Amino acid sequence: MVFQSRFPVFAVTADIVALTLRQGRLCVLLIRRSSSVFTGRWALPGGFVHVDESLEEAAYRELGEEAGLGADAVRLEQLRAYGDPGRDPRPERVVSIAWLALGADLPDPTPGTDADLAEWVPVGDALDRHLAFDHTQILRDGLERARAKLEYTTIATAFCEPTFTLPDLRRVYEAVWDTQLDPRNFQRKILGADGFVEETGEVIRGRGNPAKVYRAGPARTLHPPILRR
Amino acid sequence: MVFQSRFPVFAVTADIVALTLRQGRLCVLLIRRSSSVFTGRWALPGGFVHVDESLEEAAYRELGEEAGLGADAVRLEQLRAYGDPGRDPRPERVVSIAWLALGADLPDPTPGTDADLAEWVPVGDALDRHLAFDHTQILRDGLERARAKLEYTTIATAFCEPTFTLPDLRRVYEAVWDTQLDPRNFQRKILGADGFVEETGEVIRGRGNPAKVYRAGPARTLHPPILRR
DNA sequence: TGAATAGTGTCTCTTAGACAGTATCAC
DNA sequence: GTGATACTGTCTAAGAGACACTATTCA
Repeated sequence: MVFQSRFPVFAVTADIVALTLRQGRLCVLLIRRSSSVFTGRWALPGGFVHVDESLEEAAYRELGEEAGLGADAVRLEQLRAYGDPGRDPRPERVVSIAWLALGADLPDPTPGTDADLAEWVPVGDALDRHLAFDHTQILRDGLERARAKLEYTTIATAFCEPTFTLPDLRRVYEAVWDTQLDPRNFQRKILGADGFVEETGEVIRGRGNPAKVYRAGPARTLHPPILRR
Repeated sequence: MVFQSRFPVFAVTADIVALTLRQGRLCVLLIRRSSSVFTGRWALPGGFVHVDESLEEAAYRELGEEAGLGADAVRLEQLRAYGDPGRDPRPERVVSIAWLALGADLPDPTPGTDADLAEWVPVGDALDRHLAFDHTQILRDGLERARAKLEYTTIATAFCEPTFTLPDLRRVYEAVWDTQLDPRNFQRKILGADGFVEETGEVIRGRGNPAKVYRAGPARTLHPPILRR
């Protein structure tokens, strides 16, 4: 099939930096490419945007096709566009719209049509894997965006199940920022931020003292922010 | 001329939210369209990305072609991509990469090939003009990005000449945030932020007490940030 | 009963905000 | 001299960080 246009022709892809916590570690979803260029190399999941779908729909579709992740499992946010000539070795000019997808302890992925393997990789390891295209740079940008968003927004709850405890939420901050936080100061800040979390009234019993259960509140931004050191 | 591709075909445009201060007011560059769709409507400057130039080069080129602005006059930063089907009435699918361009008191623009008028418009007026395409939304996003960046980065200096006084810099914050700031507290914060500004050792004499002259320092981010109320 | 986990309060220091008067210069 | 502009410091309040012990539960 051949497509035509009156204007300079571009292909547009959606590439996704999907982040989740597994065993307390921040992990990114990588696929091993089994088709077209960069065969056998690790890459971010993604693919071509169809002409009749929105950029966001394409990102959701690729998450489903390449990793078996449902749209309800993640929160999507646009990162930026990458479009340098030569960033894709194919003769067509390819512009990638990169997305950040955040989810709670996501299931092991199911490889799709363009990948023979898909797995969650701790972000430190992923940065060492010499990803295909400019995906290492996209991953770096996505990580920095996620780290910054934890300061100014309530997006940390996207890494949690619908209900969670404050130690759960603290572990999100600790994993994404790769640091340790004081539990007392952390609780004071979270509970002092109007609308960040709401008590459900329940407690969860684990190995020690029962923990209060919360759900995400209506606030989307944090005033004042919770800053990294 | 007809272009062809193996992949779904997109056209890619660069649209620019160019902001500057004129007489102490935050203004955005608008053009009145004289070609193809939305003829006669006000819009952000922009145009199609060529197949052999980077997205950023296209933004600089369009600023030159449509408004006569040189690349050295502005600081460019990518905003995000806009690509909903139907955002452009032409049959081709058009994805726009939007950019923020910040500059010091920029000259009156020179209309280019696709515009019969180009002018700096106070942002409040621009938001009321029912811009072409989804440009009102892009403008809103650009303004919010600029306002947020003033908190966490040293980008305010992009609105200043190479050398400037602290009252100049304060007027940037006041115009972009549409608020009044206490000069004493402002100076304390700016001078307390390592690497934000450097003294040149000169003073500028105006109508009153001479003001110390500064230039932008090496810092690009602010720790801690200078927060809006 | 021992180990693991979560809950809670105070003190200190830093930062943020409110606030007024003096010095310089152009006209 | 008058008006305009820029410079400077203190006090108070709020927020951030450091810090230790108790309560509950499971094994």
